Amino acid sequence: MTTLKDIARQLNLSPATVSRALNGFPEVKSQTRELVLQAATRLNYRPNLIAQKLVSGRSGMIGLILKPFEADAANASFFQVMSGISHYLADADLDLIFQTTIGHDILAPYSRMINKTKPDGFVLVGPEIDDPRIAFLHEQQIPFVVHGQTDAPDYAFYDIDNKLVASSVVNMLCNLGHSRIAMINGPKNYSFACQRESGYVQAMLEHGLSVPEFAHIHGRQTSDLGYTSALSLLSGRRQLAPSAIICSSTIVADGVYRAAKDLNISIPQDLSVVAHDDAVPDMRAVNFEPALTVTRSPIRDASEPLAMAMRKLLEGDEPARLQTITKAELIVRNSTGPVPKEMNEPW
Amino acid sequence: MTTLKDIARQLNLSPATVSRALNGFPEVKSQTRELVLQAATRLNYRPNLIAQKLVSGRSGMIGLILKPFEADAANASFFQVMSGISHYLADADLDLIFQTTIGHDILAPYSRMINKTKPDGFVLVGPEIDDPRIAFLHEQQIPFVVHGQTDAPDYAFYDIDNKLVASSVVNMLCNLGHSRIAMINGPKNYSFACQRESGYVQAMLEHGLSVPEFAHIHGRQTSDLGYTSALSLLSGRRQLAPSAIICSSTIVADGVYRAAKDLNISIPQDLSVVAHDDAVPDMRAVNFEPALTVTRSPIRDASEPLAMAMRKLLEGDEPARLQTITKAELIVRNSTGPVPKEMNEPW
DNA sequence: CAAATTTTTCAAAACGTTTTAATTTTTTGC
DNA sequence: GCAAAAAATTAAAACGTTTTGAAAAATTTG
Repeated sequence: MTTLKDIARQLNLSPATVSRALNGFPEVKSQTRELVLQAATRLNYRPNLIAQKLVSGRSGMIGLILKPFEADAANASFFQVMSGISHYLADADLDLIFQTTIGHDILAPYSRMINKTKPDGFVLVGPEIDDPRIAFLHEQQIPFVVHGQTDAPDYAFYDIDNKLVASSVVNMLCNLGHSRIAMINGPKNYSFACQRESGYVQAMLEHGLSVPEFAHIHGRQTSDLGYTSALSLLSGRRQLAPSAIICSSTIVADGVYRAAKDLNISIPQDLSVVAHDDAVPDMRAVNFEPALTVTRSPIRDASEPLAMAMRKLLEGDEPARLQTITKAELIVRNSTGPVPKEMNEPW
Repeated sequence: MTTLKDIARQLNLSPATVSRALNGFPEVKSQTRELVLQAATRLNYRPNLIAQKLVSGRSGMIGLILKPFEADAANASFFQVMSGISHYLADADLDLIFQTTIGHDILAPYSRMINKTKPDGFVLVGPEIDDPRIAFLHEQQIPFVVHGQTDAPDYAFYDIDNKLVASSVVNMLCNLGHSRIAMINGPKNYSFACQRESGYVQAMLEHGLSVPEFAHIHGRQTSDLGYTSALSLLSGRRQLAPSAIICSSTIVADGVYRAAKDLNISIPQDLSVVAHDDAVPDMRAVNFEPALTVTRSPIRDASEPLAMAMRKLLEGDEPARLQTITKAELIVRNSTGPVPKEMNEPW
């Protein structure tokens, strides 16, 4: 391994000058810089990041900690976010280091990592309502960016407008005449689910529609959740069955489709189905039969803003100025249609 | 942050002594050690890993690089392996750093990481036949452990006996009278799929049975692969249809079950189904209807051996002595039964 | 009790950078 | 051609550890 000193020795320069030449400082003579740059490539010089970290006092690592069940969930979206973030961080010589929580204490792995690895920042995914991690990291004064947001966030985050996701779908369905609109939402404690709930309930209200308790289901986003929820929603009395179901994800919609098939309910004639689509390659909404109407916001879009926010945070930018909210796109396909005549009675 | 020097100053000792006291060197007087240890806890001393890394010349990082499509695949198993490894590495102050390959060049991200982050080692997952990464890392003299194995491995690895996985299932099915046994295998280029192929073909041969080309299908392990493969296997002429299907994973079996349902074929009366079960929580074989017969080897079992192998490797152990092969357990449930009378003709 | 050991501690160098303050070299203006 | 100013370079210190070789202190030996 050639070091900076090696270059200095070769060129009869001091390490200081070489360092400055390599780092583009203006006060080095352009000839010298040229010489240094040549020597560096010739000797295949690679700066020792560890040494740089020691003097800069920064570890150059960004922590990402998942709960085991989030990891367990064959949740391709986390992977997308992770790999994207890791990529954009790498451009700034930052490494993403990954762990899962063990045991019941949510904060323990954060403390542990802070004490040992001493990361320069954290990426938080799947924020919950009153998420203790946010308070903790604030208290510890460690920079962090969040994929998602809680109420009145004073931190850096990227999120989609989940309230709008839900309300725009409700509006669209109401315009088609639907009034009995059910929702299969994410787990209740997650803030994204809460946001969608509020968008859903509020939009329904604005259309003069109520939401009976049974019509709003919460749970981990799996195909099975969609299947069992749809069965229970659809197999009861016809007057109580929804004419439209909003799903938290395409995988949930998959379950709903299966249930509909089993119950001999045809989409969209008897039932309209909409889902939010994170655009994870594995379950493509266009390949549904019939093609699935969705609100679409590719989860991979989160990576760059999140990584960039982290980089800016480390450069001293204000967290509150590093917030991104994007709108999902409503894509109407063939899984939604006018309400069946016999089902236009509100609950 | 209290440093080692702070402790030394407080106790009127030299940093050298403090360092040795903390690291358990025998030559420090037990009283002094006691004093140092007390001071360390009192001052809440945490060694600066970066400084340690600088002097030790090791980065303390272990790289794990996935191909994007592996990451895309809602492949919970990678997560399991990753989080387990990361956990066991953390005990040795090693951090797992994660990236995905971008672009077509498989080796580029490895070079890149080697040049920048300078990891002390790599974890390789999903080895392919003649995997170029293995040759490359050998050449670069960077320690690595592999989850899986290729032919005649001279490196550290953890693997299950994939050949036995396949052959034991074939034997079991043959004992039930089956002779037309099809296999839906993993992608052809993966070495695990190759091993299972050889176990399958060989065991069939030993029972005097041949394997027509159409009966052995390769592809990415998704539910859809199972569905479409089963459709094509089962919907043709009755004399060509298999009486048993071996699936590479439970998710594939899920697709097979769906196809059977659609074709009105009942399991296990008309068709026996077996799968390999990585024991990822999301698709539990016991919850299949009927409960799925499997060869079972929890993929999480790989984490500890792999992490430990890496740690030993870094301590200088011989790679060839750090190889683990475990046998999968054959668990017979309700998806397998005797061959239907009219289907006992071999192909 | 001095000499010879053994045990314990220390000063200094090392790891590979960056940065500060000082110094040398070059340029500018007259 | 000389002083002043500007530009370029340097030596040394710093980051927080570990390690080496030497020195000091304590213990044992005769």
